[in-house]
Amino acid sequence: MTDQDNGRVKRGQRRGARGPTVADVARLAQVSPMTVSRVVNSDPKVHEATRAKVEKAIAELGYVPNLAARSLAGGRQCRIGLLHSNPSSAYLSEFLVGSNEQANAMGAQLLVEHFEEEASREALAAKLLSHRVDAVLLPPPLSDDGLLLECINRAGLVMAQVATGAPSPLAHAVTIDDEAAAYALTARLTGLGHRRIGFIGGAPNQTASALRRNGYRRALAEAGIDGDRRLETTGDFTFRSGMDCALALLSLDEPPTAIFASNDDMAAATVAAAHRMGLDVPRQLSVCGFDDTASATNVWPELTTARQPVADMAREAVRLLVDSVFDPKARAPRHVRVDFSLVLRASDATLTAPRAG
Amino acid sequence: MTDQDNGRVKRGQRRGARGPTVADVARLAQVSPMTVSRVVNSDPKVHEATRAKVEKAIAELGYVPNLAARSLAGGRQCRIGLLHSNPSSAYLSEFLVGSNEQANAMGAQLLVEHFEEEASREALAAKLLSHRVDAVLLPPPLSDDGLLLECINRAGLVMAQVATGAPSPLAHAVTIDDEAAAYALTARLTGLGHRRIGFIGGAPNQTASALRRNGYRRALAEAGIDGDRRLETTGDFTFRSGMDCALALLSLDEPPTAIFASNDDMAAATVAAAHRMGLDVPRQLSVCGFDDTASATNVWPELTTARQPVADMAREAVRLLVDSVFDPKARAPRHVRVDFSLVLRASDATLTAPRAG
DNA sequence: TGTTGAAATGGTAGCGTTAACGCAGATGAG
DNA sequence: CTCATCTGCGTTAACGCTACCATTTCAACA
Repeated sequence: MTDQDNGRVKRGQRRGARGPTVADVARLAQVSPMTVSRVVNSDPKVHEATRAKVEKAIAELGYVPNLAARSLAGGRQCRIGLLHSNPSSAYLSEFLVGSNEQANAMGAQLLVEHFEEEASREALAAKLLSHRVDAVLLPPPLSDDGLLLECINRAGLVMAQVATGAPSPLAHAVTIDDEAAAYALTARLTGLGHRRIGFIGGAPNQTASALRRNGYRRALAEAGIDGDRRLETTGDFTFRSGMDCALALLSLDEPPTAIFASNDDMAAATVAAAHRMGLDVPRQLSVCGFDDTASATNVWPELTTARQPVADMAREAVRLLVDSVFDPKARAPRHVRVDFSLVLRASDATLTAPRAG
Repeated sequence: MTDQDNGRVKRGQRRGARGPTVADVARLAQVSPMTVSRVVNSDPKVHEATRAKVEKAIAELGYVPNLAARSLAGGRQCRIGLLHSNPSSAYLSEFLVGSNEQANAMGAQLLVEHFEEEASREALAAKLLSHRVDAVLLPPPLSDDGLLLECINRAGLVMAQVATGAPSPLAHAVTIDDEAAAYALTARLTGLGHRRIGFIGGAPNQTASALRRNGYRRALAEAGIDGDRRLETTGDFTFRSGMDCALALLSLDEPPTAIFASNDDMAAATVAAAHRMGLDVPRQLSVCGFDDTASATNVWPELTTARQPVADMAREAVRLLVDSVFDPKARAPRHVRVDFSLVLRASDATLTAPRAG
């Protein structure tokens, strides 16, 4: 370098007092900026000793890569559109926290967009493209909207369905085993001695609803209980629908001694319905929910339910999407299944005496 | 540099098939890239005709600014740390949607971080700095954490408190008039003929709690009701605490005929407590909540409450923060007050007959 | 008439990072 | 001992945009 920067004030000297850059780290570690970049991106072709030197320098300066520069230089940029219609807000908040966290960690940008189910799917696709979205994240109930999936697929975007009962060949999917969870919960009720167990199903247009119903039926069958179809009702995951179904079930000639609701909101409604009819929960009626959202602990008594790790599922889905966007080889739809767990609280109990008619 | 690039195939020709750039727009509009930039950033010093030409070109090409390049070139970059401890998830989800939207619109990056109230505030400040956060967004209850505010201020970061009862001179603040909202709600109850109105206060460490209590007291006073301090209880905004307070109130020798709870979760608990004691809501007990979160409609009957426009408040707070980060002149703490509204539903009613002891 | 200066526009040099390629030195094959 | 190959690292040129001047135009003013 013949030309020293001998004090002359270059015109564009607009470098503010921002954080250290690769160049600073490189100088300190006595390597080239490129090597620093390699270390930061964990390129395997860096000598161990060099890597250590660089890492030491990084730590010393408290260097943090500049995301803007990275995505500009890398040419790569990942915008994820998160579409939500109206899942329970408890679900959404957990979902948002998880996806936001992962997106930030992976240097992706998250665009949260509300989508009215009545709105035109074509217009949506156009909107996504105009926002330069690369991938779309679909929490329920949108994850089950076949038309929407097709539409987005036609626009050439990668997608991930979260908590769907029917993973599409067009998209990544992250699910729990809904059938097994519903089975486990129902089996718990039969284990407590219940033989007349009511069921409140979720919205029929959500594929997970059917899986939960199947789990319920299998548990009954395995307990040798002859399923009474009058005990099966169908709601739409809202509190209000849960209330209607629960009132109907409890008004039967031979009412159930336990009710399994397909989500916590409907289970909470069931508890409210029981109270409305003067029944004690769990003494006279056991109730189980599903999801373990905030609703589960915002009722009295608190609900026994199946925990769905919503935030983790969102994180996983974002990971799948970002990988797909950055690496075309990772584009083949993958289906990740995460574990659920039973959360035992106070809304269910051993069957004591049949309810006095 | 003596060595010309005499025809040799330039090495780095890595421009992918990405969207149009300022240069493309400039070419089409026959202006310089700089002018395009001015138009995009709505710089006033652009002739009307030029602006129109450029805008036409932009529309024609479907140009969208590259955020990465913008923040890199501008040197400006705004990272907002959103700290949340454990507000109700219904509140959080609305808050997240609003802040995310605004942050994206203004080209800021949102980092959502959970903060345990027991955790060290110093460690947090260090963490924020190491994440290169420029501003901090504080929803309740963190917006009332004085130590936290001081700590963040000491780290030299801009802050915004949302829904605090005591705007700090160190931070921006976005609030509603809690006192007036509580007054309005309580006045509605007195208007319905109630004279024994119970009160369930929020967590004492949240300044809004006191304001709501004041509103309640003022309404009683103006209705000529002699406040009975036994009717005032203190919860902590959780369902469980609401349950405890409600049970205590309803077990008084002379129980109230209406209860005003300082948030919807506690109001929902009050409804549950009433049902538990065999009271009909609203016939035997009127209940009012506060916030209009999802909890308000996830009980039966649905709650009359005061609506706090959480998403709007989050948006406004983000706007204040981003402005402050980009423009030091806008750094002087500002206090924005947004309007609340009363949402009348089914949980309150005219006082009919005094409750049968 | 020349001067001033504000308004409107253009030219250029970066911002911090990485892709693509270059180039030594080490290793292995023939 | 030469040629091909691989390792490890450096050099250069983008990425798309905007800050910082410089320049032009044209009206107002001395």
